[in-house]
Amino acid sequence: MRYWLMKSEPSAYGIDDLAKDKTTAWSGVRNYQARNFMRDQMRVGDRVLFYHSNCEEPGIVGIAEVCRPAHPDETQFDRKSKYYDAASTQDAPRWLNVDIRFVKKTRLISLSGLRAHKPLRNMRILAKGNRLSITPVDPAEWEFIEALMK
DNA sequence: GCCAACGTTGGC
DNA sequence: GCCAACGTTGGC
Repeated sequence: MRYWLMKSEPSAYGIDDLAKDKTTAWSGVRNYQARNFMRDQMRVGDRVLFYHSNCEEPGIVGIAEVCRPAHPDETQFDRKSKYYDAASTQDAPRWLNVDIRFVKKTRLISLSGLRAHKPLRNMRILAKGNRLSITPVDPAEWEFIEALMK
């Protein structure tokens, strides 16, 4: 089992949306590195830190888990979607997504809060210039963050 | 709203 | 294959 951090803008889809929906397709990812993580490494049961980005209080706000393996992202074929990709075909879909399931909301662990802890200093989310919306989390980092949530 | 960092595109 | 231009991300 692996651990991940997934970013979302709460104005677009936040932890409360996931709590209401219970599960959601993580569609709309249009970055090859993030796609490859979903395609090649994410498995059902993997645990996910749900992170709010580009908002007043950026940080981790909950836990989710992968509940469906990578499959073709439906939005790439939808002409009305802002994620429509005319270059992608049904035979060779360019974009994939996993689905995730809500586990729980947690207290906010803010970006500055994460930065305050030495054991987390190598987290990808803290690296300068990081923009990747899906990043791996070390088991030791996961355990440390879980302890912070209590 | 600003802007640094990054990924993608496309002319050559 | 290089790289300038452009668009996006996301913290502040």
